[in-house]
Amino acid sequence: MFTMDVKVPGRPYPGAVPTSPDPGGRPYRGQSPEQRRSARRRRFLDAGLELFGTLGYTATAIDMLCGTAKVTARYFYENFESREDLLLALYDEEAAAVIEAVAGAITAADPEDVDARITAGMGAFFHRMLDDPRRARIVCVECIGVSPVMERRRRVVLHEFAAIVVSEIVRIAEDVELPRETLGILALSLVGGVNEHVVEYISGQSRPPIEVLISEVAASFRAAGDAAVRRWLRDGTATEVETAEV
Amino acid sequence: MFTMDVKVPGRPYPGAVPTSPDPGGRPYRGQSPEQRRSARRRRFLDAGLELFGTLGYTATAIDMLCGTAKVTARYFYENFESREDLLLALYDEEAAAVIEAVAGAITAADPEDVDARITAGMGAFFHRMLDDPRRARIVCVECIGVSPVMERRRRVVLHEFAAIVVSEIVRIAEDVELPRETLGILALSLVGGVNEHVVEYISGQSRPPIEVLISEVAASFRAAGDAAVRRWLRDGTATEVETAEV
DNA sequence: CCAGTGAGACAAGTGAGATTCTCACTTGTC
DNA sequence: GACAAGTGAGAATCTCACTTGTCTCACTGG
Repeated sequence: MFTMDVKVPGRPYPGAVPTSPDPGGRPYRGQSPEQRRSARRRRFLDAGLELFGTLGYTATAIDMLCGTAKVTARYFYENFESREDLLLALYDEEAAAVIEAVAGAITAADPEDVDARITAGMGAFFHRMLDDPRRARIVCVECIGVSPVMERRRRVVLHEFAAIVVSEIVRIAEDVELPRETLGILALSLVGGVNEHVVEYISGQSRPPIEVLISEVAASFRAAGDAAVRRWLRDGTATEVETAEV
Repeated sequence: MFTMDVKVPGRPYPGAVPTSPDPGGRPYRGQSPEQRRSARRRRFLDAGLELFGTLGYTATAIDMLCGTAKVTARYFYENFESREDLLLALYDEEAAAVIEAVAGAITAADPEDVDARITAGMGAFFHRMLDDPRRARIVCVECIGVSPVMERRRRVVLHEFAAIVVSEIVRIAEDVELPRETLGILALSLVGGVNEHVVEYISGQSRPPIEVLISEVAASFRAAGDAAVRRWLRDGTATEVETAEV
């Protein structure tokens, strides 16, 4: 025997009385049930950022999260299925924020100035990550080796970054038909390289000024992209549509 | 009070009795104590490769390691302090092997043929890692987020790879005095990019043929290195010693 | 062949942590 | 003010990774 408690969206069956918006509901300390609930959720997310981001995921127990959030364990389980579930939520939040920051910075930059766009994206990324190293640790370190689910999320996020790189290269070399598969390989290399710099920085091994990191890595992005397009044209794996000016 | 059990190389202090090689000693099944001991150690290392490399570090219990190694838990603790200690030993072993493979392949290649050297090193790396994905998983995934000690080892290994890259660039551009700090940044980017491809591959997300991976990543190494040297010369951060031919 | 050492199976102890439950207290509604 | 719902603290339960000890049998060397 096996039953599942699935919440199906949509209206109740015909004849059901349209009751108050939510079953469990009474204000408390001037807040609606939903407000209290989401406030607690936020506190746990903040506690996760603090503890996962400093002690690490493995070293953080639920007790500690509750202590930091100043919310008791029962509400932890009201909001999250498990410790991993919290990490997942946190990862999604932070990853979405950094992707948005990068995409926004690139969009805001001069479409004609390639170097400016690369530098803007790189700057947004490194600052968003390293200005609060807890974020960097969660996005680039603690999420690894946790579970297959987490692994898949991480891959999705890295591919989103790679897609940004790809679309910029395509945009710049608009007159060239590029070999998408190898372009993807290049983009993943570049994304992986940036990622490793974040790990290096927060490990404390070497800490060049962030601006140096940004300009150096941006320069190597530019160089690698240029060289690849030139190479593909030479090899014939790319074809000029009109007049490629690379 | 604090004592350390340090093995100092050299002869024992004057007057020390040169006792039998090891306290617990008698042959068994035709093997010396040391042989039996190291055979068990090896079995655990093999079990670790299998289990950490397939199920992952977190999901692998000591029981399982003992079952796979067909050696009881008592001997596990004779050889390793903890599960993490086994992972450490395994990581060191695998990392050393891949570094040696890469360095050996580069050394064996024609010193005059830059592309051949890069491709040789890249090929040795990807094959050593991906021909047995268990190794890749241990070296590139499972070792992350385990403990500060493990983190430091990983950084050391990545820096060894970066050092190989640096020394090759320096060798090729022998007539140029390169800015070491920025060269290190470039090298770490490249190493991180390669690393990410390994993770991608074993995640099963995308699996281009290994040879394609090798040639594409090798080409981008070449391009990035060339471009960087040219750029540094242009910027004046590098100085030509004699006649640079980049 | 015998005494003693090494090995494997079994299992109970230890301890940390996750998850759930109970109870006393607070706040809101009627 | 009475009663119900919301909350916090901590206990109780459970699971599971270690960790160690004991027992029995196998093997060695004399």
